[in-house]
This record gives sequence, C-alpha cells and structure tokens, in this order.
Amino acid sequence: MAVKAISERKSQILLVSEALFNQRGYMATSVRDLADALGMEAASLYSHYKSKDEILWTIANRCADEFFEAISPIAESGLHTQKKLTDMIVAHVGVITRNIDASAVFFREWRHLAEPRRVAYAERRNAYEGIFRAVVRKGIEENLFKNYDEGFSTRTIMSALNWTHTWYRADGELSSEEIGEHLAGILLNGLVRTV
Amino acid sequence: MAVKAISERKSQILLVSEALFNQRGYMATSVRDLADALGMEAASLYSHYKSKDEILWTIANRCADEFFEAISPIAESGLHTQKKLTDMIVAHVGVITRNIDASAVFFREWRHLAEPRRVAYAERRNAYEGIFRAVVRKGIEENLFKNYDEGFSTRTIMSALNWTHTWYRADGELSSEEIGEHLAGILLNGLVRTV
DNA sequence: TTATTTAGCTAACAAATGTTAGGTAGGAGG
DNA sequence: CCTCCTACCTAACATTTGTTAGCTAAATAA
Repeated sequence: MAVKAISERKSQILLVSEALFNQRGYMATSVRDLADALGMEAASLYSHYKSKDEILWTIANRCADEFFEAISPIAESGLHTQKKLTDMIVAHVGVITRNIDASAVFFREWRHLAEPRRVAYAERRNAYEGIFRAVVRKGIEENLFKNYDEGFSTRTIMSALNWTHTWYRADGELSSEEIGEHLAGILLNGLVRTV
Repeated sequence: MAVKAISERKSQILLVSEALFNQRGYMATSVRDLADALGMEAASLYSHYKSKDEILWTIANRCADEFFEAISPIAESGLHTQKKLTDMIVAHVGVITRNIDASAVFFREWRHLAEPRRVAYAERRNAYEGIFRAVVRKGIEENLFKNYDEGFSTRTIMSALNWTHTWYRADGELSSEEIGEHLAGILLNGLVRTV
C-alpha cells in the first residue's frame, strides 16, 4: 500500500483541493470554492474534514509520504554514490510529475499551515532533505564532488529539482525520467562539456 | 538613478509591504496589517496607492527594473560566453540578496496580481529570462555547453539562482558574490570534479 | 493673505470568510 | 420494525476583507 488509505469521497475532496490550491493558492481558495467544484455545500465539507487547515495538512503530509517512499529504498541501498544520487533525483522528479498539484501545494502553500502543523511540516521536510544531504556529504568525503559547502550544494540540487513542478507537462517533450536524468546530468557532471 | 523615484512615505509603505508579503504572503496580509505596521489607519494607505493590488504591482515591477538594470549591460557586452553567463549569474544573485523581501514577493506572490497586471508581469519576466536563454543558446551553438534543450537548461539555471531568496542571510557564511560564483561553478562546470 | 495640496483621520459599506448547530433522507444491521 | 450511521442540507454566526466618502489640520504656493 503506497500511502495511507482514505474513503472515496475524501480523496475526491483532496484531488479537487490540490488542483484549486495549486491554481489559485490556499488563501485565495475559499471553502465555498472547494464545495462548488465538488457540487456540494460548504458546510458539507466538514463532515469529511474538521477544517480547511486539515485539508492542507493532509495534502502536504501525504505528499511527504510519497517522497519518502520513493527515495528511501534507494538511499538505503548499497549503490555507488554517484549512481545513488542519480537514482534519487530521478525518483524525486517522478513523485513530482506523478503528483503535480499535490507537490505544488507541498512546495508553495505549506507556510499557510496553522501551528503546530507548520512546525511538523518543516521537520519532515528537513528530514527528507537530510537524506539527500547525507549522500552529497558522502560524495564530498569520497573526493568525488567539489568541496563546496554541503548544505549549499544540497540546496542547489533541491531547488533545481523542485522547480520542475512549475513547468512540467505530462504531454511535454520530455518524459519524467528524461527530465530526472538530464537534471542529474547537469547537476552531477556540469553544463560544460570541456573545461 | 537606479529605479524610478518615489516619495519618502511611498517607499516606506513599499518596504513594509515587501516584508509582510514575504513573511505571510500577499493574501494573508490585510490592508490593516500593513497600516498597523506603518502606524496609520487602513484608509490612509489609499492616499498613497489606489489599491492593494497596486502595491503588489509596484513591488514586482520595481524588482523587475532592478533585475534588468543589473544584467543588461553584461548581456550587451562583448564578453566570452562563459564569462558573460558567470557575470550575469553573479549580478542576478546580487539583486536578490540586496532586495530579499522584494525578490521573494517577485518570485512567489505574482500570481495574485489582478489582470491585466498579471499578464504584464509574465511578459516582463519572460523577456528577462529570454536574456539568459539567449546566452545559453549561444553557448550551445559554440559547442561549449551540452546539447540539452535550451529552455530546459535555462530553467534549471534560473531555478537554482532564484531559490537563493529562501535561504540567503546577510550575516551568513557566504557573501552574495561567493554564492553567485559557486552557483556559476556548479551550473557551468558541474558538481563532479573528474568524470 | 488666500488657495491648494498633502497626509492623515473616523465611520461606514457590502461582500466574503471559516465554521457551527441542527436537521433530513436513505441505506445498513440488529 | 427500529436504530444507527453516512452524507448531505439550510440557516446562521461573528469576523474580517478591500474600499469609499467625507472630514480636518498642516504645509506649501500664489
């Protein structure tokens, strides 16, 4: 089972919420907007979720689940550092492209979470990026990567990966795997062919 | 004169708005929040700006001015492609670090602009990124850069640069120039020392 | 002096917000 | 049959929203 199971109606609500939160932003989407898109009254949503905040939290949290599930097995594998990082990048981009709306919300709307969820979000996200960071550190220790600050390098990688959510199209020229591999190529081997 | 001049009070309002829009987001910041932070009444803001939207627009537009002013002379210079791109990257990061709040609003809050400003924003931003894109294309034509799709490479560069607004601290370890040069190093020469 | 502009105020507006209370219709399980 | 649960409804709530109207006092220009 990929991610925690949920009733049919609840996941319909999530799907619509992800789409609208992505399109207009969390704050610019009213509970009535969500209800309209679902063909119900605003108050009826509260039979399924206790608050608007809970919907946002559920979206963010399930998306985090997807990310962890995708890269954990690779991170724990015995692969060579460079191959490991490449595979993690491809897997990470895969999650984004398979969950475009949810990941856009994950990356852009988390700051509107109410406390203490906002803190919980930050902790999960830091833990996740820590997995990438550990691999980068290993690469530096192995003298495989340039000795830039490991946090700096990791952030640079993450930003290049995460930005894909703004422009990826399922019907675009590049497949998710191609994007992941190109990104890994640029980030690991550099844009310049010969120095 | 760097950017279009403005009355003292108007730029105070902009400064406060940039900070709050960055911290809480445009939609989560009410006109009364701005007024409170400025020590005035909400209605008084309308002596200076016609609407909340106009404030957002002014922030975004002046930030765009800064970006264009910083890189245009470099783009129009006769520098060698690789050096030109490096200098543009450093200059771009410089604008971000010198205008942290404004650039955060520029990157994150533009989608809340009302039409037709939103379209106007998109056009300016496309024009700006087009300047980077042209240099990337030249590098590919010169066989200097790998033959990835030019749009793809440009987006990857821009995303790595623009993300700096989320973590840069004036009192951090790295100066703006160092960040720009490291980024140029990673993006142009790659993270890997030897292939 | 007088006239005009600037920068702020109070009071109010209609609309929209998230949420709750309390109800109803229909199906399932005993 | 009766009871309970699910999934929705209507109606209302207290707040908050961006914005306008109309005013005052001080500074500036003629």
